[in-house]
Amino acid sequence: MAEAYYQRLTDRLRDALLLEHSSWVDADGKLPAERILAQRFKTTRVTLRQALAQLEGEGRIHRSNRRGWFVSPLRLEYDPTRDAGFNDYVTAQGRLPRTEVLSLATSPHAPAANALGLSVNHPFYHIRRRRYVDERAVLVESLWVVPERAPGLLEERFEFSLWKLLREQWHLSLSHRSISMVSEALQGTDASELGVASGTAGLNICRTIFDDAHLPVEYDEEHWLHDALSIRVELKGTH
Amino acid sequence: MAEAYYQRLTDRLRDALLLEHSSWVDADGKLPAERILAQRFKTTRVTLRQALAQLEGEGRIHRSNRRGWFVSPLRLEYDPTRDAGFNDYVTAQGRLPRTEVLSLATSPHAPAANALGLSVNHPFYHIRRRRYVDERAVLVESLWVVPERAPGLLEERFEFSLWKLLREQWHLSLSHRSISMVSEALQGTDASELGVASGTAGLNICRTIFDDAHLPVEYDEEHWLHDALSIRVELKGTH
DNA sequence: TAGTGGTCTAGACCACTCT
DNA sequence: GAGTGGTCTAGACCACTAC
Repeated sequence: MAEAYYQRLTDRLRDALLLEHSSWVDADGKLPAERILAQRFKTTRVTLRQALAQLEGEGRIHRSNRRGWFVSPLRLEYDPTRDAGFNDYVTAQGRLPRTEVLSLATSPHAPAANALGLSVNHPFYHIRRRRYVDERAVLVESLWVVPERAPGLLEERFEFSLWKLLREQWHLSLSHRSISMVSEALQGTDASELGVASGTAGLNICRTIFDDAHLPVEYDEEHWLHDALSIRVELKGTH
Repeated sequence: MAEAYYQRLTDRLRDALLLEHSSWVDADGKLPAERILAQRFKTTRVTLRQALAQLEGEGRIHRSNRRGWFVSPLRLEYDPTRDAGFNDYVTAQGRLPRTEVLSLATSPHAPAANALGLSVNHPFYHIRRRRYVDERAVLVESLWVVPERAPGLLEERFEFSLWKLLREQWHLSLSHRSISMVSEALQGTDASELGVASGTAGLNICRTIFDDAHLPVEYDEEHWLHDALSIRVELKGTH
């Protein structure tokens, strides 16, 4: 096989996109309708969508709801080992952050209890947030905080850094952190809250945090759009 | 829309896979042929493949060449901030590691030069390897080492840890490390060396390494199958 | 050589968004 | 209400793998 048609199509579309968004893309970064593109490239929607899916995998374009395909903005650089707040590092990269609190509750949660070594019935403060970069929803997250560590926490506002709150209002240290990252397919609530199709590629980041007395403090899960971030870790240790 | 048929199909297949590989899967972890599955679920291959692609995104199954769909093994836990050798941490998790050297050369490489702050014509020792876990190829990597740091390096064997070699034979410290991770779509050489279709989801890990005198030592790129690893970082810093 | 996955066609209907 | 993406059908041929 010389090369599949959709592969050549992918290359042509990619080139067109790199060409300063040329004439393919409108002011909002939106691509023409699939039927238009299919016609223009003399193929069917199925084949065209294969090419678009490939570019989606490369992180160059994405789709929003049923609204169409859009050019993806630059990836955000994110260091999950730092405790800089979302608003801080987004702003530092010249982007516009925004946070929405989706829900606040007190309830048990087995995975959090498990990760923190508590009994499965142990209650947590549960905070769920959606975060935006330049008005694009890029992640949803759930945080489960051990109530004993921060009594009355839910009275606070959560548009800003939770860690800053824990450090400054409750004088907690967040010294032992275990972070895991795996690729995932966004589904169910996560997908719909991000306004993407079920199955869209995502990245799952989990943290488990203990203070310097080894007491459990917090467990959280972030679900990112895969094309929204580039993880970057700087190490200056001597090994 | 209640729910798409392929979504329910995905759920049924996922359940069947979790059921101790039940009767769907043969001894090698291979699923039945697409045409068989499509018939069994009274749908077309296109729709069936949507469901399979979803499970692939979840990291539960993968395909190899044109050989078919296979259940994916457990993810390998990998800490890119540690300098433990591949063979060490794979073995430590009860898995079988293997490394193949694909090529050795001396040549310039612009991205490496760029990352290390050298001129674009600067030559590097270039080592390309393919690594296996339990005889499944899970990553290909290229390493570019600054020749001045390790003269004669290419005389060595590279089936084992390069970092160990650099530390023990050339007494280099690898103290300043910058690591970046982004999702990618495997393509071209990377995809074919891993025996997967172009466009398969992958994870790209790049490192830039300087010694404790801030001299450039090495730059490397790893291309992993997305479902083969779970990144895990442990931090004990005080912040 | 038979069977498989990879690719492709030419349609169709529905749910949703936009105006 | 028009247009769009999401889903689905019922085929087809080809390149490659396994036997």
